[in-house]
Amino acid sequence: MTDTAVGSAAVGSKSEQAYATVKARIVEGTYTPGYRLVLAKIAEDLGVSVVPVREAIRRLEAEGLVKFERNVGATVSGIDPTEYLYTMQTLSIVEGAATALSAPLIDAGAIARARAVNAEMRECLEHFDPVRFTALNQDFHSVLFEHCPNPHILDLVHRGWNRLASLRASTFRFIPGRAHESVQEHEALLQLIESGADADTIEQAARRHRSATLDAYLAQSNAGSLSAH
Amino acid sequence: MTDTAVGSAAVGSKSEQAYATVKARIVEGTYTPGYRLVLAKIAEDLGVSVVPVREAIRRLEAEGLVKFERNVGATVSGIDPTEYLYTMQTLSIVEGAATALSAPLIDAGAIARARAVNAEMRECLEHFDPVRFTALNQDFHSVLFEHCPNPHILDLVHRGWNRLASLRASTFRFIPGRAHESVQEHEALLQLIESGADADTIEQAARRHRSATLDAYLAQSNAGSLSAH
DNA sequence: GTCATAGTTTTCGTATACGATTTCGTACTT
DNA sequence: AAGTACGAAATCGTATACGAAAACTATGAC
Repeated sequence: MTDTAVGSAAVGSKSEQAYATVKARIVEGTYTPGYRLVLAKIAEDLGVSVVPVREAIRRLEAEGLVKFERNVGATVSGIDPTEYLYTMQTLSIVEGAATALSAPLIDAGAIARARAVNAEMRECLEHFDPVRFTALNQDFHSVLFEHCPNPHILDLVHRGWNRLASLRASTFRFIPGRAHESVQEHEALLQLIESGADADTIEQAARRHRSATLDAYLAQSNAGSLSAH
Repeated sequence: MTDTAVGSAAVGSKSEQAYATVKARIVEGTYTPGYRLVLAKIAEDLGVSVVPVREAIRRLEAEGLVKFERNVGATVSGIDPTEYLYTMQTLSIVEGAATALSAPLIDAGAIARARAVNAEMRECLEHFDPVRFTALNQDFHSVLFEHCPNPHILDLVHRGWNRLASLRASTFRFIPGRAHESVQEHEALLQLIESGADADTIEQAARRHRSATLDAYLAQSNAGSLSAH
């Protein structure tokens, strides 16, 4: 019979399932950085064998969410401030490129959606909820770069966001001051895109937008002792 | 205690071994694009079981060298011209960034080494050997970006080169005209770095250098679409 | 002659089992 | 008492085995 109707959700393979679950637990904070991921334990927990779990862990390793050491095991990747710096810097580059490449393909509807999100962010500034703000921030940028014609670059952007997500949600918790500027820069970016600005200009703007957040973080955490380059 | 000295070669795990072997065969051309990678067959061939082979294949999938379909199997990734375009475009961006970030850290010695490599390339133009030329080209750029302080970006650059490597060696076989310009642009790039040019300037130059190769390829393949290949 | 369908074969996905390696605890020596 | 060596426990790495899904093939109906 051809009706694929069966009850089981289309979860796909067990290793897929294990991947999704473990990743969710890392992002959500059930598994905190440094937490030791023991294959057998996770396998039992999920009701599967170690083989698919192993595969899931290796995938997470490739994404940088866990660190894996031969014959020793896997641990959830730390939130090294250095790692944060590297990730943000990389993201500023690939996201800038993705936004610039997407710009010509962004229609009025998408612009409107982005503006709506940005309006929510502005509201959010009142009774500031850093987690929500960060989520909206991702939504905003997603609208801008999801049309990126180059899937490789898009993939790199997603990896970057993933990495950040593992840093316990909210960037803006640490640097509330950035939130305000961020909303303004978003509007400026939208106007650039609307006006059909040069690709370089858009790329620069998108890149600066992110690296400004990084700089704010650095200034905050080092009390200004470290300047860029 | 510490006679950890000799004995087993430091080949690492079997899955590592399988990874290296299969990758080598893809790059070297033993497994041509479209080739079907059957786990059991490879496992027997390497004298290991399917489990480590499976892991190796998944790693190669993550790198984009093989395509994997659930319950169907893995095949060597094609040399889709589209893929080539995406890879080159992505590489132009990350390599440009890596070069710009590295530039301040490149000392006179490194510059000299790069010049030496470029000199070899210039020689190579006489009795043109595209494979050798491509290898030297990688050497040249390696000197420039290997000092990149951001390991993530450096990793992205390496991934890009890897992808390219799977396209059967020589880019310059298809666009011999580019080789000449390429050598000149290398020298210009070195002079920019030597003179301590602005990071943006260097990034632009490095990016254009690569995207010019891509453009040449596109022009060639559009113009020559009638001629055999 | 062509299409649909049932059966066979290939190949993957995962469970289980066992050997290998590391780590930790304990007892012994100095 | 401190350091070292030995042994036990934990955990990983890989082999083997079996069930499941897809691809292929052959047979029969129209």
